[in-house]
Amino acid sequence: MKAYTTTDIYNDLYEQLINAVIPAGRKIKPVELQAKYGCSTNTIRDTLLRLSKIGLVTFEMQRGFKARDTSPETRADVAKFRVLLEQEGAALSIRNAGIDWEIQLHTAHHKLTHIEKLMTKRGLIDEQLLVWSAAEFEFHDALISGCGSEILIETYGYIYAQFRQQFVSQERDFGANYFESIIEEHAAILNAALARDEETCKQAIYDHMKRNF
Amino acid sequence: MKAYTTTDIYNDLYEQLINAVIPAGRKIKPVELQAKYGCSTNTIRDTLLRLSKIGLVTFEMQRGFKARDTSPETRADVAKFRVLLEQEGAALSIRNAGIDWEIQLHTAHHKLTHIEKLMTKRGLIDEQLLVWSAAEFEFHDALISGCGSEILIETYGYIYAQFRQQFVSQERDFGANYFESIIEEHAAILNAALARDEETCKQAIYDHMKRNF
DNA sequence: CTTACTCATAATGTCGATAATATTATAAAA
DNA sequence: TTTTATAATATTATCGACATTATGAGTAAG
Repeated sequence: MKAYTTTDIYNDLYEQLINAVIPAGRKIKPVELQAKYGCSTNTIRDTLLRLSKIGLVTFEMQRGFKARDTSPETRADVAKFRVLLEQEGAALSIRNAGIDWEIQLHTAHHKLTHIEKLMTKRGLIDEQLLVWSAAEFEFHDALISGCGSEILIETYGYIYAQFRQQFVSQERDFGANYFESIIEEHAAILNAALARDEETCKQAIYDHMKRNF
Repeated sequence: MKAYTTTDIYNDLYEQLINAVIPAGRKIKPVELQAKYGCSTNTIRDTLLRLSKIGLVTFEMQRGFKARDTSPETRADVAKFRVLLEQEGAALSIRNAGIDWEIQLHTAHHKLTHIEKLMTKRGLIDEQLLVWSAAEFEFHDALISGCGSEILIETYGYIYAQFRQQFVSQERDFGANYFESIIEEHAAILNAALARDEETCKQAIYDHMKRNF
């Protein structure tokens, strides 16, 4: 039971936060987690400070840690900021990136589509949802990966995690046509990107996200 | 001498980082700072983790802390990202903000101009440079303050600090005409913003920053 | 009832020390 | 010399305890 390395703790808390196992807004007390992970409170504090860098956890002096709050305003804010970064990243990739980028993007999309089609045919299980989540990030990350800006890519990673945290346990309308829409939207983004059409691609990104504003 | 609260330490290190008293790329060892601030290494570690959130300090597991590295590529990256955020923030402010925003912006610009004119007439002293730096941030911050996005404003704050860190001790061509250009550029941004002309304002922001690409 | 205060409890921040890990210096072998 | 192995040193991560600060319960005053 005490085989928890610090990296494990970090990753475990990360997963719990973006999947709302630790729900948004909940206070996080080092003492409680110390028992679970069999380490010192100081180590937990250390880890939580690192998680606050990504924005999944908020920290206030003398008030400790909280899982980031959620609200309609915050959700819209995160979604809009995500659009801004993804549009810019995609446009720069379209302008600057080479054939490697196209291949990477195409591959990621293929993988994603495969999972999405499985999910529409059979019912969707939670385990599948996690796999899908990872594949979806891979696709969007591939889209902006050719932009040439380390900072943009890094920041997008944080914002994507925040987006998941904000919207999980919201939007439980996972009907069959939900995923059908998503599949179309991802295809639209892919096609515009491969066609090197910046404006269409930006529009497709906006359309993909607008339900969240 | 031991009147250092943790907040003091944080602020002091922040200042030292954006003014290159701790130069970019330098390793930061908690033990050394402990002596200076009269506290535990753990407290220093704690503070450095918080500073790594805003990107002035980089942290790697088992390798400790460093003042963020600088390079031509990093500088260009930070400058471009700053343009992206400021253009978006300004455009949204122009679209959404009211009269309060105009007043705040106008006030900040007035203050900034006053300092800038002092600096061109007399020679420039380091102390003045710090005052100018604060006023310049106030102006740019006011520009985007009406955008309605907490995340954008917060992120811009971090990026602005990173920008200072990257470019201080570079660009030592503070000739008289340097500040004259800056004054004109700030005026151009202000005028376009108050005229509610998004495209002109974006262009002015770009022009203000393009020397740093 | 509501508000303000005091005390008891719990949580957070800080410390000094130790264990784990990385870095550097030194010596042996190719 | 160059490389590899080993030992010495320095740095970092973790711990458990303590001091400080916030929180909440209970009580008294308005």
